[in-house]
Amino acid sequence: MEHKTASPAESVEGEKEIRTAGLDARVGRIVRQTLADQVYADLKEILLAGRAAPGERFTLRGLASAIGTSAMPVREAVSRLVAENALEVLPNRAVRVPLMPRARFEELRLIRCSLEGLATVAAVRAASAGEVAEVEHFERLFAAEREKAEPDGAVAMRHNKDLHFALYRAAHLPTLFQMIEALWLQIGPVLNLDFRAGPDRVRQGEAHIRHAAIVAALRIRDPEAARTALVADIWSAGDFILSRGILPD
Amino acid sequence: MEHKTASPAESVEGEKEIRTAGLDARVGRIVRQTLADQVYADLKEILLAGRAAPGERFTLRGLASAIGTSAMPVREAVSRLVAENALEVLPNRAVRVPLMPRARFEELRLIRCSLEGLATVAAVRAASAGEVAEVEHFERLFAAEREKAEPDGAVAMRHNKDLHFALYRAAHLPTLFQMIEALWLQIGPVLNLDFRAGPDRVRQGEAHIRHAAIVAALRIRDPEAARTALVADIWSAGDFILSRGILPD
DNA sequence: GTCTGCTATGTGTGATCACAGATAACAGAT
DNA sequence: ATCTGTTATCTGTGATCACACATAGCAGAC
Repeated sequence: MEHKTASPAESVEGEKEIRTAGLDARVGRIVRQTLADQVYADLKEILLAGRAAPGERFTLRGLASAIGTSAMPVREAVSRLVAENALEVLPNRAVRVPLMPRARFEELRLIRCSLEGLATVAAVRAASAGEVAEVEHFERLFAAEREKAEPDGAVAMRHNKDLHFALYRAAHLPTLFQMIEALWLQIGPVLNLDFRAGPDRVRQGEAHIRHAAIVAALRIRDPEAARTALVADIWSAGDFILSRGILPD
Repeated sequence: MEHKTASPAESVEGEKEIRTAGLDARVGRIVRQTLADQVYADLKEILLAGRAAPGERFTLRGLASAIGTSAMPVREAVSRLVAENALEVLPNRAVRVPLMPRARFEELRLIRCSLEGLATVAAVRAASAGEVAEVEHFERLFAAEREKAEPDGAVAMRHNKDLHFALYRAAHLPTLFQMIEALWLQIGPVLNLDFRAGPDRVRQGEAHIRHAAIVAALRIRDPEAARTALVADIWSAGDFILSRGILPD
């Protein structure tokens, strides 16, 4: 192999925080971003976007050399994701995206309804006008993609994610948001199998109806209507995946 | 310092798995337990038992030498707990138990009601006779401790935890259980401030009433009654802590 | 006394090395 | 051809070293 390009010994590690007496508060807080944080964010993005299939394996060193760092930051990022059930390391010393048996999928769906329902109720109550507009924006994007002659599943999936996350962010409950994100990390790999299923998946789905109902309820500040629509959205998407019979066990 | 006792270089690392042709399946699966796993479990236990106060700081090397390993396993364990919000590493390079502002505490209480309520409903539906008995067992232990002349807060707290966890385990939803455990890791440090508040805390609290109601509902398989009692338990315990006005912000 | 600048120590982070064990490829025997 | 024992390679895990930076302690100037 003899891979030696781009020596990892650069040690960018952290920005210098500049503090000059006099404009103390003027300078924006520079948040420390470790390499492990970056790798963590990258892996999260891959999982959320459904660019990793359940059961897919990889190695620490492989990832490390692909990113251009040593194995160390990858180790830390992976161990965080393992703690969140987004990855798993088998007793055989092998890292992989966890499988998704039906039972686990149904459990996750149940938890999602509970937690995302809670976030939706809170968001309807707490969302600012700007945040409502943001949700509406993504709802339009999703609907527009659906009405295209040849809708792109991956694009629709991204708009779907943005819509949901904009809603949950508007709840202003950071811990709840993080837990929901952890849930999406787990279902991400199978969402892959959903929206990319066929070109008609987006068209024939009822997601756009639920989304419209959510936005409508958000606009008139009706928490329970929003929750009902959201749960229907989650449930029907789950039904579609379950009905395809591709989940093991 | 020159700390050199108990050289960490022993590398116990993993048990040998013995496979003899013929009694293949007879031998129990030996689950791999890395050092990092052990440290992780230890830290979890400390947090769950409320033996760490919010804001308390520590160092990787300090913990490592206390346990007798290198810093490496501690690093991994800590990074997992950081991912779960059970610990945090400040931009100043300092690891500590996160603070608990009122807003975060109230958010956690809300999430707990949702998730633990869900687990309770599932448990009432799915619990075996043995699991019901186990819950009843811990309920009796808690009640007994309360009726003592001088109840021990720490002991009562442990029985309280065992009661709740026995209930949630009976739901047979492993992911949900793990998420609830992650929640308790976060509230553990302040539960410390609760049950250890005064000798009368256990006596004057209404926890035993709620617990009895939960067990009764479990016995007659009434999910909603159980959930209502559980939510009341969580909420009133939270009210007590909030009323003491010791949480910052 | 109060403040400023410097130094020393200790921290988390990243890289590198060492090791046990798992996997796969292959040789030989049946 | 199928199985078995062996070897070679690669994996995650743990230990150790190196480094940038934060903090605390102290000395010096006003």
